[in-house]
Amino acid sequence: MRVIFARCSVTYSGRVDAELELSDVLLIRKDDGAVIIHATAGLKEKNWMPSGSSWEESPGLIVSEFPKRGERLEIYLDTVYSDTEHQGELSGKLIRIGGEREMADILSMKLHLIAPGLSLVAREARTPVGPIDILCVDKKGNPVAVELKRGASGVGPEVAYQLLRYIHALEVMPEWQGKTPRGILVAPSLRRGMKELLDERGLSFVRLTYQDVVDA
Amino acid sequence: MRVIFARCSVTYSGRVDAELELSDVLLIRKDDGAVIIHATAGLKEKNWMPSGSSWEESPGLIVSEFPKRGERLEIYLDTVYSDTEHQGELSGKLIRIGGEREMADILSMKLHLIAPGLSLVAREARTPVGPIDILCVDKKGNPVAVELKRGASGVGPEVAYQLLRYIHALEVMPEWQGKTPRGILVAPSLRRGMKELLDERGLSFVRLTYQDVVDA
DNA sequence: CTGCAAAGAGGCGGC
DNA sequence: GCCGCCTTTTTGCAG
Repeated sequence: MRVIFARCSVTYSGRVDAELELSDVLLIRKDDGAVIIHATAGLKEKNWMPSGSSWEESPGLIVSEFPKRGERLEIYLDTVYSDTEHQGELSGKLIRIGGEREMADILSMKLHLIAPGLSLVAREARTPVGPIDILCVDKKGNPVAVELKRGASGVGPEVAYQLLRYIHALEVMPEWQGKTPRGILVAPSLRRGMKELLDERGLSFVRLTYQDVVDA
Repeated sequence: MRVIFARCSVTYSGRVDAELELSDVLLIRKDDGAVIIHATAGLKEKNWMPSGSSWEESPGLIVSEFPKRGERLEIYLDTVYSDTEHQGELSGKLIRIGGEREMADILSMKLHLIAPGLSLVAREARTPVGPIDILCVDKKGNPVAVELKRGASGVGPEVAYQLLRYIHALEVMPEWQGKTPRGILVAPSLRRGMKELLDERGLSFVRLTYQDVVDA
């Protein structure tokens, strides 16, 4: 892993065109070919190249290319303050707990938290307009599509329409003919106006956080 | 800007819980408090903390917190291979060319590429369910909502419903009473099944790339 | 291998 | 400030 601190300007051309004006930046080139350029402030990188990119150095210029996608990065070096090679042998795994997948897995075993009388039909039930997070049936045999959102920022209108999409798909599926599909949104919070939109469209909302689901 | 190459394990707790097993990583702490942790391979950072985060060092342990959001990062140091401070004075701007905004700006001056007889009403026309990229009228005075996607990866069903949302909003807007809104999707490519969905819902599709729009 | 949606998404513009 | 949406999104997972 190569780490260079330098004053340089950068151009990228590929999916878009971009130009970073002369700046003091940290250039990182990883062993797998990934290139990352960070300014001295801000969380996000300014430019990058994917793993597998080439790396050609000439005096004052570094060029990295990823021909498969037609991407090219040019680094015009003004001053190199430091240039170090780091050998890293140990690469541990990143374990993440509490994602939407996991929340859905647990919730599908605790369906009473959503509504009484539900039975699980499928997780990630395939429809032509995308997979339904949790598909259930109620006691009357009607399908119930459950859409789950884990995020802390409130759920917006697009999710209501996502649920309506699923309901529409269920309505036209042969196996649910004669049944009346329902939709339930499960999320920690809603954005302003969403309660009204859900009511208007006949959708339900159940407020649950990841922690609620785990603790129950 | 502090740059440390070290063998360590990391735990994050906040929006989720995450744990990075003992690894050789690059720790970056920027002057504005942002923290970024990169493994020796892969484009994306393994862990991070936002700008404004705290940074407390004690022997073998670094703790970074962002109390406002209840986030906490703990870095358990096993071996520090290198530890450098870099002073960066120059911070240039990043200029990006060819984003969706720009594509829409140019396209709104070349409306004949979308359909004949269109006149521009507004860019980013506000509706209660979000802004319409390009709002036009046709020769009959009917509103035409144009949704633009620049991305190379094909457009999925959610965009069809986004357009339907806008059309529904236009239908109930007083200024378009008695008119019949239409929707046109402009994008470089569609995912499988999208053509049928668009037809079914009475929406049109025009295939255009950013380059097409610029060159025309 | 390809398609599809989540992500600790971040960041930006508009109101 | 909140709200909506784009992103050089990347990454992971399932068919």
